[in-house]
Amino acid sequence: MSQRTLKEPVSVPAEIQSRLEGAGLRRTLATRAVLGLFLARPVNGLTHAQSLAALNARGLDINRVTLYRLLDRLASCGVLQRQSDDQRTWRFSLAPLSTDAAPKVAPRFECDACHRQFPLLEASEPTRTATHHLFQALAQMGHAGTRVDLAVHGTCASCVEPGAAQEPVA
Amino acid sequence: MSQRTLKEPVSVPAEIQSRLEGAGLRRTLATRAVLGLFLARPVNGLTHAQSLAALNARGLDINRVTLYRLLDRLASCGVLQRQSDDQRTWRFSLAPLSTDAAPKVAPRFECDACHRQFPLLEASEPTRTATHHLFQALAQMGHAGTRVDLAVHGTCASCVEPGAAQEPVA
DNA sequence: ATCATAACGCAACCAAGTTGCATTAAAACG
DNA sequence: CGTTTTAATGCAACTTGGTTGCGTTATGAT
Repeated sequence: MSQRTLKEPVSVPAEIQSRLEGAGLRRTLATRAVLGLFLARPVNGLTHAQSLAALNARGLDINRVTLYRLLDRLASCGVLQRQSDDQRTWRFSLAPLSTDAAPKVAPRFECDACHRQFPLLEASEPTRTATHHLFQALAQMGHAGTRVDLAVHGTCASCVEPGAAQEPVA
Repeated sequence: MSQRTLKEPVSVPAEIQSRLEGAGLRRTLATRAVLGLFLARPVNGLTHAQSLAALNARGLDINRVTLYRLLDRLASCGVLQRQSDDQRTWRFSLAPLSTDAAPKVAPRFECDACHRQFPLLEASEPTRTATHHLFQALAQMGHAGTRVDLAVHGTCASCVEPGAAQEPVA
């Protein structure tokens, strides 16, 4: 009965539930495990490899291709969000719920040395304003902007001064 | 004598020249050709593959590994700039000259359908202010921010309404 | 219980990028 | 000028992140 956490991940928000159903996705073991994983830790973004490792650690032995396809499915039905980091890999995270319709800006800090990501706090007002202007300008060119990907690059504290290294994200 | 354009690319800006020398790079045929390529067209960003194709088209038969290393070298001595697009590949472009020391924000629009990139005009004042605040906040956490990577994602005009398709970047 | 088909696992494949090593050729030196 | 040093090159093999084809399993509908 220790597998219970796998089969009943957490209470799944209604909106996610409806997105899953809307896309006709089946509630397989893997789906629930992945969902549970992302719901449990609102971490900035998980690599495919990180997700796989986390699932393995939780006792789920899922094929890597299956996980690729599952993450794709969850992303294309709007439950997950994918963004590419600076290491030519995808990072998946829970998509923002549609509580506010405005285009979200979720800025993050990315260390160019160790490639860890640090989420930054919610976008400031000036940033939001600027975003709004950008979208308008794009609309006039006929382009449809949907989201803003804002990453500050640099060197993180533990890489700048190799003192107390913080634990890795994985 | 039609090879002349290869050997004498264009007049190389003094600052680039000094960066090359400062890093102790040799002025090989390939270096000049690549430099000429990026100086000639101030296009947003070239993939490794695109650069290779362009060089081939200009009659230079360079090895792909060599080009990888050359682009790396030029990037790490500050002549070129690299940024990852949403297709897990690098894009290289001429690095901004140090006319203004402030951290540059070069926003771009990236179509999620055809993956073309459209450079956006220089960052607006609110964006710059926001950037400044971000850097300060990071500094307090001990992180050293160096540049901001701002990409607006969405669907470009010709993908939204498949009418007159613009020519591809390549 | 039956059945259509979404989801799965496996093996093979692909594209982008890297590494090791022997060879070539800038540029520094005598 | 020729010699020396070592950056730059080319080739082959390898790694990583991701995809495709296809036969099998099992979910959810009837």
